[in-house]
Amino acid sequence: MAKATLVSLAESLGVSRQTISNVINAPHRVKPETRLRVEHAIAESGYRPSSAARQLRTRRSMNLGIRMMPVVDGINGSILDRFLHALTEAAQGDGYRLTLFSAATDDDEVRQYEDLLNVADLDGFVLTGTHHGDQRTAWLLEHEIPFASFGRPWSDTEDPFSSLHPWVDVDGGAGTEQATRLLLDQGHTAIGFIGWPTGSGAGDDRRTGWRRALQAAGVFADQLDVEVHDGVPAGARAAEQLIAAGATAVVCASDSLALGALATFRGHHPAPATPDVIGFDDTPVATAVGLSSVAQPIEDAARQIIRVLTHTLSGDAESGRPDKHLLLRPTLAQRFPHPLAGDGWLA
Amino acid sequence: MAKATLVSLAESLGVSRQTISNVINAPHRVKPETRLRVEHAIAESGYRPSSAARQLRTRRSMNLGIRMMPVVDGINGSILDRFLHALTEAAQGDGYRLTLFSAATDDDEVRQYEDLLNVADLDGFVLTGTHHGDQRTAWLLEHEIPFASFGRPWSDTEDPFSSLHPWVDVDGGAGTEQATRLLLDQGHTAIGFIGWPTGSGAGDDRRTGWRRALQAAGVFADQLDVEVHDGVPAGARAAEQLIAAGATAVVCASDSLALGALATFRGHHPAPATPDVIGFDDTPVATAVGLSSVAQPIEDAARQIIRVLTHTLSGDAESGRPDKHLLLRPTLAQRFPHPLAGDGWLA
DNA sequence: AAACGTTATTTGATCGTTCAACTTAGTGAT
DNA sequence: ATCACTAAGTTGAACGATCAAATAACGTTT
Repeated sequence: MAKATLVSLAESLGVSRQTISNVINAPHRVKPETRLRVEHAIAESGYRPSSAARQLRTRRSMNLGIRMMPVVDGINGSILDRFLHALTEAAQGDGYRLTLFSAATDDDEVRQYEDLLNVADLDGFVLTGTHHGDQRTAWLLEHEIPFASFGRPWSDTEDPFSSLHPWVDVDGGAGTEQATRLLLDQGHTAIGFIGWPTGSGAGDDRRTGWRRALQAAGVFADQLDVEVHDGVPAGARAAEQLIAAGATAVVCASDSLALGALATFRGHHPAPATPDVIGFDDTPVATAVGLSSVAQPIEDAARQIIRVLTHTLSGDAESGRPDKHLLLRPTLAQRFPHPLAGDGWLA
Repeated sequence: MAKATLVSLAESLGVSRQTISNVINAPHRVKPETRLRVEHAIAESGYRPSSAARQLRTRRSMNLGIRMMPVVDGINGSILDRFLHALTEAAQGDGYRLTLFSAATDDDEVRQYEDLLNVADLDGFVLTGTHHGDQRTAWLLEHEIPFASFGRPWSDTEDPFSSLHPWVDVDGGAGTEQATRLLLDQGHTAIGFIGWPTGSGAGDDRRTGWRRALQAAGVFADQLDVEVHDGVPAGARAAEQLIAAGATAVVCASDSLALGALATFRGHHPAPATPDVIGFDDTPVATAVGLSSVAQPIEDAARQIIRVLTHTLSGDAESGRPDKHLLLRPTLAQRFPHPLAGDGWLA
């Protein structure tokens, strides 16, 4: 049998196409009696509205775009996997789908927006990795394209909580602060920080948390702060410097850096009973080598992002409106630094 | 200004809408002169055909579906990231986009197919992780839905190269065979294998490679074969067994298993000068701990999958037709097992 | 100059929905 | 009996493209 359409269904039921459309989109407009009859026929025939036709008429595709960042380290890949997965499930729950695209640079990403909006009729976008002076958010705001970002808008002057666009983020500073406090509690006083060059928003935030904890403890260690680009070798070299400067422990802005630092530390002295290197993101690598790390509630973040974005798209005004700006707290995954010797990571 | 459409453009140029449509879809039908004129106007106005309208008429969405598998270990997440990225880029190059969906089980996946075909008008699917008696491929074939799989069809009776559907796979057996040969060359004779329970296709294939290498060397070691479910702890326990049985080296079906095995090996004797544990997939974890591992050419696989799938979809008959079945060779990433001590993994 | 064959371009119909305006019937107030 | 109002359902038009068939333009041949 041919595929069912509104018209074919309407004919076989003796009602008009619009009535059926109403059963689907505005059930309250239809008399309960006929509604049941139609609903039954729909189930019977396996009818599904054509998204193309609907899209053409309503100008909504129920598709959200998300960019695949270029693969760099690979170490963070698993985080992305978890994020994408949670995003997909959440979107699916709200009747949306996720469309992937890849872009090498932010400029390229903006160029893709234009294309995708026309060619694929995307309804909105999920952004990741916001940073200082992000052109992407500016462009999207200017063109009034709905979007939500994982990452708050970074600005020296404006309060992220008064930002025009919705965002969800993890309080990285709170994470590194907690990590630093743990090291302090265990008797360390010369605690270094290995982070990225200033200007990256998320990176600066993590550095701030470390500094905050030290200041609260009355220990100042500004000379134990190293800025390097991400990567395992860079982390190892930075740790070398810090040890030379007297550091006995370090907090890092990423697991890649921490992994390098861990190698250097083990080269200098055997594994202590408590952590002396702490990473960020709690990647499987951290689990594998028994590296303590700040863990982001990434699945939760994904759900919230979809929540606020679909809310914006459905235009539900104020009813049950989710927070437009949301800062989630990370947790600290504490492990014991006996890579491949102890049992910590076997759990 | 209002968004350009075929009609608005046609009016401003004094030609008919169909001529413009032809410039886009069948340029050879248009006189070069008018074609240039139209092309110029298109560029000028930033016109992009509405995908919804086109989709409604042509019944093609230029969208391909791919399932997000449930996240298990996390260790393999980075592989998925690389795979998705390459897939997205390749698809983009051919004018297609990727739509994500998530499904917990194969049954669920099939259910989603039905929905997605109607609701999202997907043109085809990319499958991953094919296995014995895969219901998904059967369903798709039966309903004549275009798809290509990463993973050959596993069957005891039929030759995968005569399969009805296109697939691209990596010759895992060749990988473990090479890995085993490396260990043999270094003087090991009691080489164990830690793999998954028989029946998983890919897993059996990897086991076969190990056995092949041993047999070729005249060394039989059937008692050094352990079957466990994937995971780090399971790998550690399995290695314990194998060492008790006299094994001095192991080849594993995954990096998770290998990581566990590596821990056990280091517990028994210090790191040797050459690899004694070899994993599979060359995940970042392997890089991090200096674990040798069989590396799949995943980006290449992704490109080939898209290639064969888009070819099927465009119906280009025989012209430049890519191989319908493709078995790629993995490579062996050899590293030195001094986790966090040597410099091997800093490279 | 008429007939023909190509090539270039146009026109009408169609894909399957939803929107907006309209009809019809029923209810209750004036 | 008239009017106003709501509820239930109908109809024509529109969204923006492509397909199929018809027409116009143009150089060649007879």
